Amino acid sequence: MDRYNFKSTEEKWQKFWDTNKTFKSSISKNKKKFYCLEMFPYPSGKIHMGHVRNYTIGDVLARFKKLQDFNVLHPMGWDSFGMPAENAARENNLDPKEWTEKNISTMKTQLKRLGLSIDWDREISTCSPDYYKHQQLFFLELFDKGLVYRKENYVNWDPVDQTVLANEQVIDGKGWRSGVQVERKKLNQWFFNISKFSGKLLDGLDNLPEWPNKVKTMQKNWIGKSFGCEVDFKIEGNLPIKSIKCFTTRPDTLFGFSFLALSIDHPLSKHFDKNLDFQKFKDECSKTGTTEESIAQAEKIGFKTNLKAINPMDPKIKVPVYFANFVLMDYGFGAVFGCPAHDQRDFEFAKKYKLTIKTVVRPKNENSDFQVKDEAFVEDGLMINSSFLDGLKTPGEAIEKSIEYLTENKLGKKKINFRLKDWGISRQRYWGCPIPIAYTKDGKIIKVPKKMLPIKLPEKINLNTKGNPLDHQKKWKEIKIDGKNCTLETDTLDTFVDSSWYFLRFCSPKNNEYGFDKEELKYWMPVDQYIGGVEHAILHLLYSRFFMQALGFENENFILREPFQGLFTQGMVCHETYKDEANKWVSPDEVFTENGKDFFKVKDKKKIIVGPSESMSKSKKNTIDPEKIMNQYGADAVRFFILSDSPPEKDIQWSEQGMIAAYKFVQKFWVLHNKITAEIKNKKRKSENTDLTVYTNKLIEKYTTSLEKFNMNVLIAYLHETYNFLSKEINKLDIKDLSENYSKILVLMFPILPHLVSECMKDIQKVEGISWPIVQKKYLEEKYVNLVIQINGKKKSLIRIEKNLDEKILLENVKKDKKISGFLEKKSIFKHIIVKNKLINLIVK
RNA sequence: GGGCGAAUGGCGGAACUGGUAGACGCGUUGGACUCAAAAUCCAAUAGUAGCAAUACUGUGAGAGUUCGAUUCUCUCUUUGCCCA
Repeated sequence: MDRYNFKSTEEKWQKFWDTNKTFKSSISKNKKKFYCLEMFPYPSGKIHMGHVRNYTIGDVLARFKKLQDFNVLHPMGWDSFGMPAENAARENNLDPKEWTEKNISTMKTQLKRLGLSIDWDREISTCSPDYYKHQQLFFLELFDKGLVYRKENYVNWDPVDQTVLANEQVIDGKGWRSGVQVERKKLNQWFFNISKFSGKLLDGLDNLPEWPNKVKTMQKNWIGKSFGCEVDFKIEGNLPIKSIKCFTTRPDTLFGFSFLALSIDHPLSKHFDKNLDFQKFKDECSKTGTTEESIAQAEKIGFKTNLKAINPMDPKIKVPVYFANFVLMDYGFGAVFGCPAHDQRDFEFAKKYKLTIKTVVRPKNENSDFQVKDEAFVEDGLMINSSFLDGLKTPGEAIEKSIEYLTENKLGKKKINFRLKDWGISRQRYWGCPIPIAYTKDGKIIKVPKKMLPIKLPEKINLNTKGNPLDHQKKWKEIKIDGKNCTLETDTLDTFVDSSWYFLRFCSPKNNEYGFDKEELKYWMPVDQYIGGVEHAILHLLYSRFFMQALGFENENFILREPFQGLFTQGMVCHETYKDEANKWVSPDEVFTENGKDFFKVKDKKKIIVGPSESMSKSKKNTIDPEKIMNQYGADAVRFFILSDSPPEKDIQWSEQGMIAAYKFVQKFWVLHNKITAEIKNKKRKSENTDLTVYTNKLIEKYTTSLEKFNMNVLIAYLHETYNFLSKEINKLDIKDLSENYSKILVLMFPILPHLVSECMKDIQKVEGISWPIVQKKYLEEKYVNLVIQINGKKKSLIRIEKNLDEKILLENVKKDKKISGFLEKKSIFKHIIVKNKLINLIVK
């Protein structure tokens, strides 16, 4: 018997699927559709193990649904704009387009090698003008709806990458790529008005039961809805300003008001522009980043003005007005009222500048002469020193009452505030989607007419320039619109825009007129199951959800609101990290071990220090190349392993041992398969033995349930179990029984090991036209059951006994059991609990 | 500091809705085959005591609810993620 040759077999079936277009999908109205989508990859060069895991999980699901007779859409594309292409091109003097296309072709080959059931006819690439011209049109649509605007804004500026960073790209005040301290810089930027939909994006989460709660919570926190109050503070001073608006969630503590703090970007600051000390202070503030985290960590500093703010609750109280570094212009109104006794940040500020600290809330177990001492008291309590609020519970009663008072006296009103800020979409980069906007010579903004779309990126340009290379493309920038000479916008779009609608494009990837076809979209959307890394839990998913809101805004024809019905976030692939004596990272390829404990470098046999297992990354060199592994063990074995060791939502440890075990399974299953086919062909054994039928039906039930719940690691366990069962029982089974059940078992295995099973199926039945087996309930019902006997809740014995026995007879049988009768000798049963056909618990004294 | 999760053998992990804890795999140990090794196959493998049958203990720690808790409640410890 031949060994299973995975190489030729896998090649053969991949070719078969390719030439037969097995995975081609089209609308079929009499079939239920299933849109299975995995987050599309960035074409960085080669696929990595994270991709293998992500796409294997998706592929298993897609193939499973197809066997269940769903009309499955399972497409793949490329998130192909972005900085790495531009950086790589600059370093190696290449064209980003060529670099990207080369990577796409490599990675496509690798994905095919993995045996994915992708409809490659729907392949898209976001850097293709065929794709981004529709995006430019969407931009103009949103512009017309007033959802796009331009404003001058402080941004996180990465001085090395010469680009704007989003807040989440700033880690510990440093650029996520460059690792260099981020600066504050004022720039004209394009924005999507995502905050307009804050409420809708928040409420929409309640209609997504198939999303992990974790992700929904993260989005909720990100949107950050808070109930509070808008308060007008009257201002006294020598400036033409009468009042300042301020948002607060704690109007109940207004009697403890001791200073008003303004953002340095507050409109009021223009009156201090000539003040040198203020300029100094502003410079000082610029050193801290713009993220909430960096502001929270930075030392609180302030600049005292000569203005006084009047307490709306008691006009006799007048407090100083400061500019402070911890106040953000784009939250609330860029002003906060300081109540040091009940806010830790305000407390620190007040201590530093020796401001009044007046206690207005006391803990329930303290007297009304309670005083805040070493830190602010921020917990629930009762109001004190607050006139008409005294004695009220806070928050709750006191907040309500104070808002009531402010509203009646026209000093403020109830307000809901969101943390979510508008989405800055401008990037000072070449390799991105050009923004279809131009400027007239007198600086007016005009839209590029639809007819002129797409605005294509210039090709093969010099990238070794400072700042945005497009700025240097004089010829490209010049454009005539309606006979007028204009200059094109040189900012390109954040690549998150590209990925905010690509799932729509997959429905009708070739539609030339518009980004999607209405009918196709109506049939396929929403995505039934979206699968990807949890790192996109907030931004990509929120932006995509926003995009649906934006497309549907003032457009009755677009009714889709939530793009992703089901969401699954898989864990990362991890590997031990290795360092040599010089403290440099060493790749697993360069390391060997003899006992599994001590590791040495292949080259010079020097000792290696083994670090903790971390997610695979190039920088730590702890990556394993999927292609190499596929060549060594085959695609089926890799698929089998990547699902086997951990639940898909958790991190998985890469293990060579585990990989080998998967390979062995494929090999030994092939041997078993040949034995089974030989049995079926040559033997005519008849037997009353229906164990396999019972086993198979139980298997179908638990296997299907586990698959639907994404417990793919358990599926692998069941396959091992099934192998063990078959190889043990093969010589005892009724041949007809074997043949029928074996072909069902093969179908169960198909989604995970498609090549091997296709090859096995050839001998059993045709590969085409197979479908997911259905449980025959009658085989799940057994005559006998294993009954657990407990005494005082502890398991003492186990008997095999007829099902549904009468309680009396059951009890008699139980008492007869040898072990139990021994226990009962000196004791008496005064109670028993029966769980039908499962367990009996005897309570004895 | 706040929110959400997690903690089960040497390791990764199973366990339906409160009802046999440790499925399955890895590793380890012993054995078969072999001149030998690899591969393969068989067996054992939570801990303690015992030659053994068996007994007791055992799901991070401590309490509670229950006939019965890995599962539910409370407190604590450690840890992960997100937000600050």
